[in-house]
Amino acid sequence: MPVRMKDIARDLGVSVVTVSKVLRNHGDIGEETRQRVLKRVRDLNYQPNFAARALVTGRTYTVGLIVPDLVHPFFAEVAKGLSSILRKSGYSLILASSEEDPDLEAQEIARLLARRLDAMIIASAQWTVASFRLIEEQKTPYILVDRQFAGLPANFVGVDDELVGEIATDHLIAVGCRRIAHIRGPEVSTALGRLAGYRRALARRDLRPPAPYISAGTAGDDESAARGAAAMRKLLQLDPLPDGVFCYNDPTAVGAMNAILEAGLRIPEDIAVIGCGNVHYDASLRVPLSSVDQRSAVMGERAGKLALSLIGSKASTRPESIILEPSLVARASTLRNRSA
Amino acid sequence: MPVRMKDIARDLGVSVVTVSKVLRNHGDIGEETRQRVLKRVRDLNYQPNFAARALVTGRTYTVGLIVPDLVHPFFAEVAKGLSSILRKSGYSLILASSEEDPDLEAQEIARLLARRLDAMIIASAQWTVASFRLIEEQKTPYILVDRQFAGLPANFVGVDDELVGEIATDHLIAVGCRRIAHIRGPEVSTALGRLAGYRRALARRDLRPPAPYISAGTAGDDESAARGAAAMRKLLQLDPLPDGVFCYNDPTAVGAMNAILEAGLRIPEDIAVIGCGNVHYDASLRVPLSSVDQRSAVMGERAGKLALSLIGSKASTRPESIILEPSLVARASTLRNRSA
DNA sequence: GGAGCTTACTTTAACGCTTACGCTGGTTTG
DNA sequence: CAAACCAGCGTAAGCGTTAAAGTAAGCTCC
Repeated sequence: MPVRMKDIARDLGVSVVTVSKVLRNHGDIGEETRQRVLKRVRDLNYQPNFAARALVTGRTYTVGLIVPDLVHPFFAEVAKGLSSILRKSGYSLILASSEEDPDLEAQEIARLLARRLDAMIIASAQWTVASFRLIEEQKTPYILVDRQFAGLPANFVGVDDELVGEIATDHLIAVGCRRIAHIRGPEVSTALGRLAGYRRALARRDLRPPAPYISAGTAGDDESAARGAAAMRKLLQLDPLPDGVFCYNDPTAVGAMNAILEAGLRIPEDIAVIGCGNVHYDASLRVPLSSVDQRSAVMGERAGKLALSLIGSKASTRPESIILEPSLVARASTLRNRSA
Repeated sequence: MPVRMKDIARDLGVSVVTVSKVLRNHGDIGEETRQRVLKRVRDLNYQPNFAARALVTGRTYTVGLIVPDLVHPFFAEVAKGLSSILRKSGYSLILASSEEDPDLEAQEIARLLARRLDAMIIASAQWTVASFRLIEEQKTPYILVDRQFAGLPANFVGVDDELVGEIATDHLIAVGCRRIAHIRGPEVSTALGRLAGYRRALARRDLRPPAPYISAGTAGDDESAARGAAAMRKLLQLDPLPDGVFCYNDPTAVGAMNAILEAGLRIPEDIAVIGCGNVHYDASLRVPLSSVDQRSAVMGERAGKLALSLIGSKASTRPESIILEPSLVARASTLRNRSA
């Protein structure tokens, strides 16, 4: 039904190849013919068939993004940054959500692989690297964002998560907290790095907390708030109470804050709270939430640029790691007297 | 580089078509051959080439979604609901963001059209229907979500926005507000509908407010909070002050609440606030925000199901409108004495 | 016992495009 | 003035898949 090159060629009495060349600016065509073709293309509103083009060139002009949770503002920001870069280069974005489920993610990776995307960008919920081996077999360039895997030499864009944990914990120490708890995330690099940073910051001040101050990991991002609240309620049964909590991410921190307020305690006077991600609604929360900014939008943009450059370069260049600087954003949830 | 049917066929000494038929369960193949093919497919981890398939079948197994703003939780929820439906049927989702810019949206529509998607789902920021005419020309089924156009008989999934406005305004009246202001959204169907509902609810109670109580429209969703705050600051200069504000959407309401609190007034005692959308962080805000739920995730799911059914049916059936029931979610921002 | 099925395949021809190369007539060049 | 060289176009082949139309062997059935 749609217009094909064949139609334009027939109308103008030229060959299909001539039309194709004009459309790709393949300087080999006379100016007059060129104009005639372009006019007809405009008149008929011709749109090249991507599938046909992809079949012969092997390029789909499509990049895939797999995130654990679309609704999490952090990943939404990443997606937005990424899509803004891709748009400019004529690429489209295929989006898949793993719902924080490794099996689902593996399935989605397989599906996107079948579509022969030019590159894939993954914020993984995976435990193993099996899926990535699959991607490598197909020679599809891929980039991990946010979460990475020890021992997997892959392209990566993210922050230094240990530094994130350290910044957050140092900040709590600086505002006078001495019994600092941590609500962990799942067993992924980000959560583990932040935990390590937390430990390092405490150790440097000889503030090693007893084990129960580190709460069990939360599995999903989707239910982060609920899990954060549950974890916090457990922490609230400890004696002595913690006077500061560093939470794996902002949704978790929101849940934790709700639990603290429900218990009749004050933030930050009784317990200071800090999260990670600096999502855009942090400032409007019941108690505006301090957080460590991970530059989510920039993360998406950098991943996009890296993807485009990988697509350009034939050879499998050696993996690049782009580490962004996290930064502290202090708000009311940690705003208290800086006393020893 | 990747495995093709040809390779499998050669290895097994059968024709390519035989392999193709096995893969599509085209009952016409002996059990033994079937198993041999399937085994080889598994061993080589064969993945069919979507581009080639699309070229001959005309089906891309891809649905496009265009939203004004990915980061807005409302659209993120829609996208999530949609993607969950598509996944189950083997469809992929191409996502584009218009950044609330009609021109950009038109461009994206054209681009996705060139990709011959099986269906498109659009939350439009368009002023005119020109782009939709284009889609119709290409015979691509499309569905509008959230926002619709008067006089454009298109498939639609959304809520009754007049009812939304009415529910919100009635609620403010019910909790005792008498001078109810409205912060408008942009000139799109949702905002206009909610405004109409607001007017209707007030009129029924003979509470018609003076014009300045209806603030100027906010253009973008991205900056909704900032615009909401600005609009609210203007309302705060009126005399008498409004005692209730119905905001076009939740981000706007968040901004408005910030402005009210900054001015030293109390919510809901001095001014009650209600928004629209019931986004997931509403409950954790400085003052938990009352809102009218628009069932965003369900909206995405229904749009997905409708899209799949449209793809199935050859004939251009007559457009379907799916109108979801909005519902009130009352929280602290309107929780005050129900006095006359 | 051969017309007529059925089963299990194969052959052929697309789908819309690009890539590589070939051809032609006019202009330059030694 | 023929060899060489362009610019400007066309031809042929093929990308990986599916749809439609064969075909060859075995079976049924009166």
